[in-house]
Amino acid sequence: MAQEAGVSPATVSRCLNTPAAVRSDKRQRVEDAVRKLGYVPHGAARALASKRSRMIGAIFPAVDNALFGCALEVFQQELAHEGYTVVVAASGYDADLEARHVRNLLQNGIDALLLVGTARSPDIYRLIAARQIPYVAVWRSDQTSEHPCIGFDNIAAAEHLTDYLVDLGHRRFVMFSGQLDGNDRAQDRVEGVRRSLDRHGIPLPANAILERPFGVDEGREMFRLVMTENPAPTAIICGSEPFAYGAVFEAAERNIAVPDQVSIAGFDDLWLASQLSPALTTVRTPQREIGQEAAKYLLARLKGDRIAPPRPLETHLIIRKSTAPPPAAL
Amino acid sequence: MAQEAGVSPATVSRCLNTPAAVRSDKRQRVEDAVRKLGYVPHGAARALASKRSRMIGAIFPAVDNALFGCALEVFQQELAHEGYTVVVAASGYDADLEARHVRNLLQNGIDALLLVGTARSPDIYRLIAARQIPYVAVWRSDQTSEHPCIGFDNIAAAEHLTDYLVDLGHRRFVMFSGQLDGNDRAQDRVEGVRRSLDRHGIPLPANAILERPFGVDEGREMFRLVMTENPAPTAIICGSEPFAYGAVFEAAERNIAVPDQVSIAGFDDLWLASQLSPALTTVRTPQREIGQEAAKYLLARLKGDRIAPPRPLETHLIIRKSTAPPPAAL
DNA sequence: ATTATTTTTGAAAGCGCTTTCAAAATTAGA
DNA sequence: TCTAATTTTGAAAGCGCTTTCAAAAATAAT
Repeated sequence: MAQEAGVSPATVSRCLNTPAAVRSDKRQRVEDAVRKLGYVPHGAARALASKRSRMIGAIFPAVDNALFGCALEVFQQELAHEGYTVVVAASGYDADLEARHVRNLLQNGIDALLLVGTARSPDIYRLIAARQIPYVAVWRSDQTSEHPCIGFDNIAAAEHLTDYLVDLGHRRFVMFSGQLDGNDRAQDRVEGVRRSLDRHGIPLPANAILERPFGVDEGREMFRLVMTENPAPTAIICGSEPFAYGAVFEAAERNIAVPDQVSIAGFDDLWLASQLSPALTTVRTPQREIGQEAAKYLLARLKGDRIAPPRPLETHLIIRKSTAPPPAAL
Repeated sequence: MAQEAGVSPATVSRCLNTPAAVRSDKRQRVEDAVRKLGYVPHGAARALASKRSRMIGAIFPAVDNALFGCALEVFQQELAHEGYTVVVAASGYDADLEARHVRNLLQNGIDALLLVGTARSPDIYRLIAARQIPYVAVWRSDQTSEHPCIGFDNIAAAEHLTDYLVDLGHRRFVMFSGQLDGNDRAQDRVEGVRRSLDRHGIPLPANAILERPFGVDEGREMFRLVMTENPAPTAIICGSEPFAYGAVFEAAERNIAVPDQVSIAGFDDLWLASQLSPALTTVRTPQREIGQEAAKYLLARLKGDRIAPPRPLETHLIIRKSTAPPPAAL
């Protein structure tokens, strides 16, 4: 290659990596030779010599649903465009498995890492710090955290949704939450609901918060459970949309009128929320933007910029037909 | 590292890569030193020296839905377990973008490649062949194809589903299909429907096959269109489940009784099929098995085994409440 | 025109591991 | 026990590129 261009290998390398450091006559000769020979740099050789792999790791709780899959697609596209390769792993909400993936990716020499949420063992963060690579925790926004976060304020979003239901007149709430242990996003959503209800002087007993693994059938089960209570709740806040789907499906099967008898609210505004009948009131979360901002942040960090993560991304309360004022005269 | 173990670097390398070629006393010393030093091989150095990257590329049309996401998760887990890294890209059903991803991955020196379907430019296959790496086309099974396929017989599955509807008494069919151009799986499903109806002497005019990009709203639109026909069809076969979701949702909104007035059948048995009301009759396709078999096949090929892809995986007709005999006395 | 400064370039070293080949060690057979 | 065959091991080379440093070339200042 260098021979064909009539320059040294060092000049070829400079033309490809720092073109401004090469005079244009030589640069032209190199470009011609690249074209003529169809030259493609050998990734491993570059990684070895430069001590940078140009690979970025991304560990999601799951990739088989639209929530994380959407962010992953955007993330991958942005980084591919800048010559980076994204290596994906799924943890299944299992902290041990996630830790294993982190170790494995670090061993593979990734240049940067995307993680979901901040709740994890300090050992993991120490491992990452020892490698001195940039990382970012997404789906959460916590300006007090020592970890760079890109996401939205789960507390405020849940609070806002709850305020809306309170303003509709609801006073009897339950919340369907994902497992709280190790899932800071789920914890934040519960916290947001608590804050709103506290602010309004509305009690939320501990047994009004039900905790299950994410899933539609779990939503169905919780719905059956709470609707047997007397008095039954008039508003159900779901910390994740599969729960809301399950609740809506179960209500239909049991001829329980939504929202006439009970309002149901979701969280995330995935594609099915607007298709259900009644269409779900929910919080729209910025999935694409998360993928995009995470890519931009890591790219900047990899360039050596000392930037802070962006301000929290916006969520929007999306009001649809699944919520209405509570039944009168109970 | 080799110094710590008191052996040569070549012996360390052999202990890690071909342990049978090392006597146990030396092997023990190397294992001790690895443990003591926390030694981890440098991936790029291994790739450069061995001319194998231990990376495997996987290009899916999309990864933000359960269909491909499920297979991806299984695929990644199997390969990670054998020390391989999976690099994922999404093509958005765009042939040019897919070609770009293929080139990029080949340039990155992947050891093997997973693709979806076989319909693509011969240039792409030539590029892959030039690199002399194993590849596999999934989601299709075609024993006559020159390309190794792992999947199921889309034709037979669609035929079987159609037979079932014919046996119920249906004679007026429409099919909602994804874009046929460049999507061999979609073509096969149309072909299967045609074969069944031909075999039963039932006409399927060209305008009874509607072609749209995949999506729920597209399913809604097609449903509205065909249900204004007089006589309207009594059975709708959807080549992909989002169409079926859309049809069911639209039927509910228009007070069209499913399956009393029109039966709706899906394809793939994704998680929502069983949750809808009425629950969808559909074809269960082996998503997990595809990911698993693809991983096993590529691993064997990378080991140098000359194996054929597995026999076609099984599909199952899943009969639920969305289908019934056609309305009597029309 | 000469000198000082800056920019460009090539030679050399080396990133961390694998492979090859020949020597050393071990095992098997007579 | 000796010889032949096989296995194990280490030294050396090198995978393809990047980085460093010193020399060469170009530019700026006097």
